[in-house]
Amino acid sequence: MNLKQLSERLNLSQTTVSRALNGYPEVNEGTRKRVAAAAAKYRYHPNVRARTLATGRSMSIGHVIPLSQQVELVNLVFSDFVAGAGVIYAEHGYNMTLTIVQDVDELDAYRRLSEHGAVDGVIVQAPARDDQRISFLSDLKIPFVVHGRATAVTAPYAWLDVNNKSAFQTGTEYLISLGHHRIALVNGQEKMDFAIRRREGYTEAVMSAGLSLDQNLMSSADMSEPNGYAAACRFLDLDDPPTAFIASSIVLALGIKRAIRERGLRLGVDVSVLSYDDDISYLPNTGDTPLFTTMRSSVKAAGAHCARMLIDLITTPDAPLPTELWEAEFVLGTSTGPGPFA
Amino acid sequence: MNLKQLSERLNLSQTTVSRALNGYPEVNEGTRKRVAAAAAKYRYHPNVRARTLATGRSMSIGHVIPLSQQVELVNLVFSDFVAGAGVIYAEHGYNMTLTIVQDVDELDAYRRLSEHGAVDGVIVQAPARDDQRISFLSDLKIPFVVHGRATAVTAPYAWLDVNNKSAFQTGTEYLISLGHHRIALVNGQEKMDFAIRRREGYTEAVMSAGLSLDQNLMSSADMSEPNGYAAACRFLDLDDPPTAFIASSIVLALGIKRAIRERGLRLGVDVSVLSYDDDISYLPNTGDTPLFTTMRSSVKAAGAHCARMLIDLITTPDAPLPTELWEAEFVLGTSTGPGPFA
DNA sequence: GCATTTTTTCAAAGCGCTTTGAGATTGGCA
DNA sequence: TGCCAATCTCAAAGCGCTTTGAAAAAATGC
Repeated sequence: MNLKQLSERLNLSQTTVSRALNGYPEVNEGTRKRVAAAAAKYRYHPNVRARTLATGRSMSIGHVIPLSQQVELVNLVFSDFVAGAGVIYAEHGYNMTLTIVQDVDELDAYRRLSEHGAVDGVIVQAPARDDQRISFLSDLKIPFVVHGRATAVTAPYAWLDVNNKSAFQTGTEYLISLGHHRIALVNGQEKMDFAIRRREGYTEAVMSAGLSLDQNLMSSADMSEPNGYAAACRFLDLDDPPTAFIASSIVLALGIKRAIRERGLRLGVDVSVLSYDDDISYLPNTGDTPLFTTMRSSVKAAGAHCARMLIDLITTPDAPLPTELWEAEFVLGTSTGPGPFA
Repeated sequence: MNLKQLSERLNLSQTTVSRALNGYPEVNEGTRKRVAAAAAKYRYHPNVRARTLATGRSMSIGHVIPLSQQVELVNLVFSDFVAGAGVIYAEHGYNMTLTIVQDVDELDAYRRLSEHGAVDGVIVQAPARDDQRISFLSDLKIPFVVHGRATAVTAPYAWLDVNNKSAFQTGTEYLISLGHHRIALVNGQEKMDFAIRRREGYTEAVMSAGLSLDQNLMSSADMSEPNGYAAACRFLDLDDPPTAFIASSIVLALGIKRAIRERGLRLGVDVSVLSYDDDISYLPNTGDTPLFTTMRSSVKAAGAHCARMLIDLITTPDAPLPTELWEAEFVLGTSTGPGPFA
């Protein structure tokens, strides 16, 4: 059943039926009711393909996922982000178009989506410091929102980011206030913008407390459990091991925990661990007393809000590019305790 | 630049240009080259919305993800499945439309996708024993492929499944052959079809070895680490604890491992653990000697193959509904060893 | 050299919807 | 009653592509 057939059944023009269904004001309330009833009766549903052609909008938002080596993180964070965004899309009648690509083809995938008019906007995740995607998408003139920021990119763009620097500064300061003077940083890949900012926050806290910055106490790698374990082993086996760790993700912290336990040390007593927490549903760190002390910010909430920002951007193209900075929340757990200088 | 403009530039009709670009035989090779060159020069890309309207096909495949409590499993398995499928979609020019819904709205989401003509086919994941989605989609007359099976559904449908029963029968038999007589089953939710079949395989192996089937040695719950841990604790603290476990996922096995370690027992020596392994990239169980002995089958490969089956189904609607049963592969790790009756 | 194929190209009709610009009704007011 | 504005409805023109059916051009056969 299409619009033409429905309008014939009703003895109305397609125009009137279309307007009645889409809530335009210039149609009589009685007519509208009659149309709605008939639409329900005949199970009429406007064809989405025809509609998008006519309106010029695809009512669909693109996410491009590179199939990289570091699938772990992407998958986990991505799932929650998408879960948050997907709900908002649905509320506004948008679909979500997912494209899985080999690393190398990523820009190409964006270009195709844009040139084919397959999507009205895209989301960019996990930007590197000097991320190419941003200028690329700007040139394409397609609305997009970045989850995170790219420090080295000067052109304006819409973004939503957590204040990674202040999160790590606060976290490190907390450890220092507990009496820890040797604090190890187990960071994500430092080509990622968030990792760079986190290191800055850590560095600033250590320096302004008058402590020495030890390059041997910092590591940077993909955020996997084994990498956390390996880094922690390296640090704990030093002659002068750290008494506390600050980690970039719960997954890394789990690896650190394993190394600590393995050495017969007690988490939160002999060694403290503070972690950043994306609040991923697969890795809950909750309950009355969460295991880890964390700086927490929900990636799911971020997904939902990026979705809102993007939809606004699409519907109001001339509005200034929105940016938003969220602060991570401090959550006390049992993984931290007094240090040697308490 | 659209088709009309391009054809005017070339002094050809839209028909000829369209045919040249789409590889139809009735266009001169010289003309085709000229058209291709011009298309490249002017960066012409057919508008996907117009094309789908004209062809009646959306070139897009739908995945519906319910936002349930058991997000963990879904996310993890889903990510890998989708990674496999996405590559195949891309190769065949299909897009992937992801819809995130509340549990309750799942059927509705399928209906909408179908009635709006937004997708040419859908994938159904993680079917329950008597899954409603299957008959629902059959009624909708939309092509679909089920990843898994629904025992209680008698109508024919296209599916790809792993032989869960034989996988668990083989795994259990292996443990028995090692000399284990008390083997605990730590299963997924037994409303899920795969979990029911796994229990059958386990039961059959235990029975035909002449061992007694102990209901106290079987558990069924969401496949999370804490659930694996809890079940293992319960079993290990029995007066007559099991000497071996067979688990439905690596995540459960990790929980079991924790319970074992916590009791000062040695994995693969005092207690054996065999697990089913979806070969998820986030949870690698690889290397020269993998940690766990497993029955393995790649969910990513399954995703890719389901995608192929669905595309075939879409392009050849009259072909008989394909079904495919894969056997899981036995992988020897270090988590299993001789039992008390070796 | 003319009739017959075969090859190449074209005009035009959809696909199913939105939206413009205009016509038909109705109501209010002098 | 007549006139103007407000309300309601409509025909038709896109949106950009594919595809049908036919015509024009080139190749072939006798």
